Amino acid sequence: MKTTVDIFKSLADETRLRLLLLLQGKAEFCVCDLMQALDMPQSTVSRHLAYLKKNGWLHDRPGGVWMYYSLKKELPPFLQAQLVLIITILAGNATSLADQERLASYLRTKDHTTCS
Amino acid sequence: MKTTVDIFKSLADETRLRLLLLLQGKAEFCVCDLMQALDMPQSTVSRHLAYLKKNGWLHDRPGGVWMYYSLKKELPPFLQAQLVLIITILAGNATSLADQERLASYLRTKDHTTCS
DNA sequence: TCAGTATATTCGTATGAACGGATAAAGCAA
DNA sequence: TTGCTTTATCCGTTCATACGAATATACTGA
Repeated sequence: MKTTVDIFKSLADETRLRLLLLLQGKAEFCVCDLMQALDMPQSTVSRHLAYLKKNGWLHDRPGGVWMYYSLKKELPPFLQAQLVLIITILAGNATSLADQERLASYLRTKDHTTCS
Repeated sequence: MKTTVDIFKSLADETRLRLLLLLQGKAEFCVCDLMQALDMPQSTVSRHLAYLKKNGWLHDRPGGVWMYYSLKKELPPFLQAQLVLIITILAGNATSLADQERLASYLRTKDHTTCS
């Protein structure tokens, strides 16, 4: 029961839902990509990513100085089902679309060796 | 997005999950029934029921001095889907089974005109 | 080694929520 | 009306969590 409550807590925050929606699909992103997408300070984004990882949502892969985050392949069934519901209900959401647009626009200007 | 976060908040609490599991099925219960099932003070149970009602989970029906709570028929699709997941993952849970047993045992001794 | 960059974590603060006793409100019975 | 019962709400307290600046850690390249 406690595990279930913890999973719902991990979803009861707008920033974390926005992160999950951005990481949906197969892409992996580093923290500075996601900072730009959410337009939030580094410590905030890093903290929420750690929270999602602790609750089984994310995989992280160090790549030099960068840390790449992605959705875990083979999510536990309950998490996988939650993800489907979240995508279904929030797919066309304005905030989420704006996040994706900021992310895409940032990635176009990025030289892939520096963050800013 | 805020609505979705609020729904997850309503599920991110063990007491509220226990209440939803008790109200699953077609039964309706008054507050004092649920106090016995959860073994919690009246104000706590009443507050959580109000919380669940505010978020669209419950229907209430005044019956004299008593207030009967039940799951809403025709839950919105997102809530209905969440309920299915919750039942699936928590069906055999020890806490939940104990709640049901306490409730059933209390109902057997109740004379249906007084609470205690 | 040193300088620069990306990320994690610490810190103090502020906000939100849960708690349970106590009180208030509403209905029933006499 | 007067008591009794059930439920909702108020109150003060406690605990959890989010925040963002600042610091610490870790890696890269020179």
